[in-house]
Amino acid sequence: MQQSMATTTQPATPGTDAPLLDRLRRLVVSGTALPGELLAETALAEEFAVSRTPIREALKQLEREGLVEIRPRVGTFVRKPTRKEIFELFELKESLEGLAASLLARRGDVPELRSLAHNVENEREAVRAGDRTAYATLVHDFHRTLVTGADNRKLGEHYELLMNQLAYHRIVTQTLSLPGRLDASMDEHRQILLAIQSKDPLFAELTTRRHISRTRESATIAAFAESDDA
Amino acid sequence: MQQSMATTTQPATPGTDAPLLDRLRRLVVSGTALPGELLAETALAEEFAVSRTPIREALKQLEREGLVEIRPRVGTFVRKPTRKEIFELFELKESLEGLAASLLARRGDVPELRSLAHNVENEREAVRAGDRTAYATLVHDFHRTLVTGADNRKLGEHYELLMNQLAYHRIVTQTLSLPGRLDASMDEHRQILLAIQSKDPLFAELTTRRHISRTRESATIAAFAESDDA
DNA sequence: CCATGCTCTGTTGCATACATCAACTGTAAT
DNA sequence: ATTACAGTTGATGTATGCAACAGAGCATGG
Repeated sequence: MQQSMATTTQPATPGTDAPLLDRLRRLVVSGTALPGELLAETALAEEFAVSRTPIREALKQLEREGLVEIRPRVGTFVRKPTRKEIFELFELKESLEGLAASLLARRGDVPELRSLAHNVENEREAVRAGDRTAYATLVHDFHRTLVTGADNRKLGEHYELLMNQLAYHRIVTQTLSLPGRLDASMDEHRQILLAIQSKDPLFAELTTRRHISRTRESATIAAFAESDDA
Repeated sequence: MQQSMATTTQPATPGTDAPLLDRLRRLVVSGTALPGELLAETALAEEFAVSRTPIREALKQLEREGLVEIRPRVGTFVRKPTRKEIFELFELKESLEGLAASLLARRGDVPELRSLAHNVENEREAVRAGDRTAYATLVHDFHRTLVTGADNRKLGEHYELLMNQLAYHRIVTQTLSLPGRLDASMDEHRQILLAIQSKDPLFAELTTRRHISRTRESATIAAFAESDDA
């Protein structure tokens, strides 16, 4: 009856199954699993060396996050947002980032503001060097820092949910490759930074919203060029 | 792939077996299960006449929705939002409803607009009759119609997520019982309606946001009066 | 009297077994 | 050749068993 055994290293992961959910999510948002692809529970269970049960639980969560679609008695498929959904998500994005900018401007001097300034500097450098991939990463960081700096955890959660759903769209449509979009984007980021630094919440919000609106337009154009069904 | 979802009942219910998940969620948002209460899988399984497995899956989803907290190896507990979270949620609410009003104003003449007008009429009646509970329901309907009328499904999903987290707070703090808040609330709804009818998106948005902002203030006051720990 | 370690119960975490049903395939009839 | 249909296959949906762990309660020693 001794329960002092501590030698069993085989079962593993006695705590939370966060890594599993995260890895599954990454599979989808990274584009490793393409839209329409079947995510078979058995295969995933074997691949991740666990039983079907935790896989099922994770898949249900991904469904709730809008990343996959579970067709009962059939299977789980990677979801591809429709054109309308992408449009809706951008409308939401505009609103949420506008809120973030407003809150950040209201907060005043916080470390995230310095991060933003630094980021814009790096963007200028990347543009000068013509490094598109580096710039793409910086854009991602810029928006992420913006939202983080708002110091509103709930906003952050909703924003992440939203961005995960847009992940595939972002991967496919390289909006930054549109002519002139690169410089324009950088300039708009600079304007956002200035607006926030001026500590005018409304001005910061409107500037940010205009930027997202333009981004959306470019994204829509790029999506048209790709001519997916959806 | 022409087979789309068959629209279960609620926009935020993309799932497969909606009934169980919905009933469990209702258990939490309705206040039947109080914050801090343990939701034991075995007990729930027996109560709903199913096995533990589907219960577990549903509970995990509720955790993702922020309604319960799963402490590994201990149990699932009904979550009580902290004061800061409630504040954050109201900030989000203001932004989302502002967006909804803006979109609705842009859409122009749609059936939801008539619903809103009708709702305001009923509110006036309820206020005249002094029926607080009826008015509370109408308020709920008003905001719900506002968001529905925006014709943005993603917005609707995020909004419902948000409102579910605020459900308990709404139940506990009867903000409408504050002196004069009832009449003020009705008047603000009327102003929102007028702004939307004027088809001026920005005006509609600002009017709505001001209303939510005032609601938040009242809610905060009421929350203080209740002096919960959180 | 208090601190500390042990036991014991209750609950979750995961694995596995079985039931059920969708999709496919091969055959036969038109 | 095309369509209808029934058998087969393989997946999911659910139930249940076992093990691990957290926390309460108790006994014991200081």
